[in-house]
Amino acid sequence: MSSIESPSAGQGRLMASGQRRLRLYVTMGQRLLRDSLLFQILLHDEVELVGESETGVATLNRLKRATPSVLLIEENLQDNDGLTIAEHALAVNPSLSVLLISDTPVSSGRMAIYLEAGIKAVVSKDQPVQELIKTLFYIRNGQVYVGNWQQEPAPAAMLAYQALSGREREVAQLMASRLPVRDIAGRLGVSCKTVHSYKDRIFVKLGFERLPELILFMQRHQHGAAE
Amino acid sequence: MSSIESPSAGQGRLMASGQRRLRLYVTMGQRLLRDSLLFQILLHDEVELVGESETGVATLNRLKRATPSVLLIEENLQDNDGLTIAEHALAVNPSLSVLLISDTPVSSGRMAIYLEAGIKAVVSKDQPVQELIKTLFYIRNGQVYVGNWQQEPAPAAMLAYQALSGREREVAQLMASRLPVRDIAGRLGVSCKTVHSYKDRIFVKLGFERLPELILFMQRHQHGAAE
DNA sequence: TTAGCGGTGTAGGAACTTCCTACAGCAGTG
DNA sequence: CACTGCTGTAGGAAGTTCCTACACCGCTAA
Repeated sequence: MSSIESPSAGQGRLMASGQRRLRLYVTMGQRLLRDSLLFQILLHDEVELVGESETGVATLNRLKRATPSVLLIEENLQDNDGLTIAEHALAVNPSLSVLLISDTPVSSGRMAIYLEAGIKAVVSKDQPVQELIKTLFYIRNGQVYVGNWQQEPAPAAMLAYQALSGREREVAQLMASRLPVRDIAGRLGVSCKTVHSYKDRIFVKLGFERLPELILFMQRHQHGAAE
Repeated sequence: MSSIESPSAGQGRLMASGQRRLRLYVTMGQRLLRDSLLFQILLHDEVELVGESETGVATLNRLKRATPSVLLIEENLQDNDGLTIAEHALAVNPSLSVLLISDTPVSSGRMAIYLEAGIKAVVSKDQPVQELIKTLFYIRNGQVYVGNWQQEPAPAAMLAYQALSGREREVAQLMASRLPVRDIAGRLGVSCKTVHSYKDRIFVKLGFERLPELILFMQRHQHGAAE
């Protein structure tokens, strides 16, 4: 079976040139968060999960064998604190990119300490998932990410919504109510393909990549205008 | 354009008969968990998010207007405890199904208290996401779910893996490594459609519904056999 | 004032996924 | 021996993501 390897190939579809696989290790106490985060993260096919554990010591034990390029670790672990573990990990492998997840928004004082320790970024549990994901991909090649770790309430998407054209909003609303594309097309009197085009443009404008994002956003937008 | 409404239609695809929309309200302090859980939950298109909040009082204020059928609420809220809020909510609307998310596994004593209070199910943050989702759908019509709130380590999927046939395991492994279907087909010398069939059967056997579940499972299986 | 630029409405193609059906062979079992 | 169920194989229908195309319209800068 020497078979059919396409030569350039690698990862199917088109893949940004320099992007190597992101080898991820996750240390997080609670399964629920770990799982649901991983589902999000593994949606991106350049990510490979090379290990996970619930405690700091388990992490340190496994880290040398797993050879991750990024470590995603909670600040508050059952047995230790993430910063300490991260420091140990960095002592062994300085090229590791560490993303710390803190329970609360970080003060700039804390942030300075973290950066000093060689941590590449910090995301608080009060931030949206996409923020975490974005950060994860940002730091993967060793860059430091000091993004909006200060809050920034979230006008981003709301503003973006303003930028939708009339037709785009119609489609966004209908899609959020889970009407199948065919029915949306029928209702608007255009072809399915056109509806898809709208969807694509909406995604670009709002920065989404998958339908559930749009649905969550729109459903929040509907009940949550009052939020 | 009176257009093309298919008559029976409703929700596209085929929809289990009695299944009405699940109107969901979520009360959860941290955005990260709330978001990533919602992305999972909204994958199921019978779910409609009718509201969410971070605190107990906000929940009580909005609950009457949102008219959810299911309330997903954390046990430990910043301002209150979930049980109390749930009791208030149930006093107003006894037909509400409440699913409580506890930080730690619940003892049977606690469980009794919860059930007494009219809560339909409890899921701990140490359980896998699918457990939460399953529970959510289970209680949606008012049933009580006392599933395996005791742990049950997780042999379920592992056992299921044993049940895969040789060819199925091959495919599962290749898919987990993110090889595109076409390449898998080439490598195994069969048609793409056949590979899809394997995938379908794997999903049925392991109880999965989406590719990321398989990927997470297999990647855990690979590094984590030693877990 | 005209040429160019960007946004909007429209649509098609390629590749892939999910869901469902079909069927032949083999193995076990009543 | 016939029936049942699992395994390997494959096709169809519909939906999704990603990308390209193009006409029209209005604004701006030469």
